[in-house]
Amino acid sequence: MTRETSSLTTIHRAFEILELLWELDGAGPTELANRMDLPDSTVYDYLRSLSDTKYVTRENGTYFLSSYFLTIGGKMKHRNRLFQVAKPEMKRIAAETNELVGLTIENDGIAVVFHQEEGKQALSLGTHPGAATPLHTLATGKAILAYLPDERVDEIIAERGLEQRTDHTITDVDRLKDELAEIRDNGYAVDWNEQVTGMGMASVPILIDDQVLGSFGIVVPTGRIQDEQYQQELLRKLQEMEETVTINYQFGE
Amino acid sequence: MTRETSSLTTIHRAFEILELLWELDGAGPTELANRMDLPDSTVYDYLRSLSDTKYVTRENGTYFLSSYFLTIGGKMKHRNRLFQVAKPEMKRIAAETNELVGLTIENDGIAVVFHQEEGKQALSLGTHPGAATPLHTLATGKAILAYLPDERVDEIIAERGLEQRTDHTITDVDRLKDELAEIRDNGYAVDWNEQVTGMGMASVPILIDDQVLGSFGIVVPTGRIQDEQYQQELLRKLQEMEETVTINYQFGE
DNA sequence: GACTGTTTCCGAATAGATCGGAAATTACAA
DNA sequence: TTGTAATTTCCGATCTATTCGGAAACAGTC
Repeated sequence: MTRETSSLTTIHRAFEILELLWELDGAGPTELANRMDLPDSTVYDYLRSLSDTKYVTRENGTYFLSSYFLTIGGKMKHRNRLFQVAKPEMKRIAAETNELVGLTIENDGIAVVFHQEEGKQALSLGTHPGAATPLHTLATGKAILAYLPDERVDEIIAERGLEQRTDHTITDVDRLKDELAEIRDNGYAVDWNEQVTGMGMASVPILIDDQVLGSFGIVVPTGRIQDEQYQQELLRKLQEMEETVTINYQFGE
Repeated sequence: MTRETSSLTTIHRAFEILELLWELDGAGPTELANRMDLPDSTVYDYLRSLSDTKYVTRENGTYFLSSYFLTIGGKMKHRNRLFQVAKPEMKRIAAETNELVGLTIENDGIAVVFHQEEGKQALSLGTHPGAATPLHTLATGKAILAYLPDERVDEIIAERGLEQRTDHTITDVDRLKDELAEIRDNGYAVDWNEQVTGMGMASVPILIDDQVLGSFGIVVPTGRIQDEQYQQELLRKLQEMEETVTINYQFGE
């Protein structure tokens, strides 16, 4: 038989089960079998194999995603050079500003909060390390988009679209491109109410020989970011941080 | 043919590839094929299927683990009730003591640092969120072991053994059991130089109707933990934290 | 203690993973 | 730039390993 998508069904199903285990926060063969429209015994075979790996745990009859995901995620961060040099700086700025300081990267066309340091009165709801959002819906994402090659930007837009998050989200391609050009002119990005109403952020890209490795951002309540003077102060701190990190990043190599 | 271990080879191999991608920090079909002793084309089939999932990214010819692991890990934390109630308390204690405050859980017989809050002068090297270590090699792990059902403890020892980490690590089953009994008597665990030389910790279990959900710990340099008075102070803070969290945990249900 | 629902186990049938080989692409040197 | 080598990607027939019915063990309920 000819293959439609040359994708191994076994793998496809295995990861579908992971997804379901995640969504349901643990489940047994029958429940999964119903959702996937497969015999119980087949799902059982999968679960058995999966719990041989470190990724799935069996606890008296029901199966769960194990905390190995946390472990891998943690190690990914800690062996990452950018994280290593950025962390102390982020901690410092978080302490100085008392706000929420984040390091965002791009992966597969979406923005992922790679690390976060919270100042004492930091806005706590909303983002957290690992949080994934469309790139065009927040300053940190746009700061990255602005410095990605043009064809890559088109690719991402084609694949992901321009989903609307709040009524401030940019959903028009041309308007987005204009804003990206503007970001390149300024060297920074600022937004409010685009990702979450009531929340705003300022962001600068992290550039190493013309490559965007990610972006730094500071998250603050919309009101505060609209204060021109405060915004400038935050941007100054971000730029200062970016410079230090860029130097340290290259220094160690 | 009869099956030896009724484990689906496809799944086994898929996760072996994930592991290799992790170790090698990205690789192509040929390299993986050599290591796994499989034809390139087979490995290619796997990589293709894996990069259809969110877990693997393809970046011009080489394949990487994607940051989806970070995302899942982050979400696991943030939807966990214990984490939700513990976090603010941990942050408070970290600020008060200036040390490193951790929340550890047990998963598949090993200790996993679930969350961590760093005080200003916190010991930074050593542990980090997601870090996984044998339960018997540190106070937070033993605080959990002490309150696990006896048969579960035996099971874990049988499966994982008592690996030696430093020359202070307990490697004898009877001595471990004695210490666990002692921990139950005291209601807390303290150690130094068992996991990492130069590092010590104090820990209390988190108990909700006779079930250990995990343990709180404070990591400090060996010297400081040996100061009897300081140790008592830390333990008082830990116990106070445990009480608050236990109450808040049940309150919301 | 019987009934209902779920998990676990087995083994034969056959869907689908596998792998040789070839084409396409990339990397590197000269 | 052109040629050579190394890798990635693609295809399709073969036969292995997944699949699934059915049955046994187990758990929960009234």
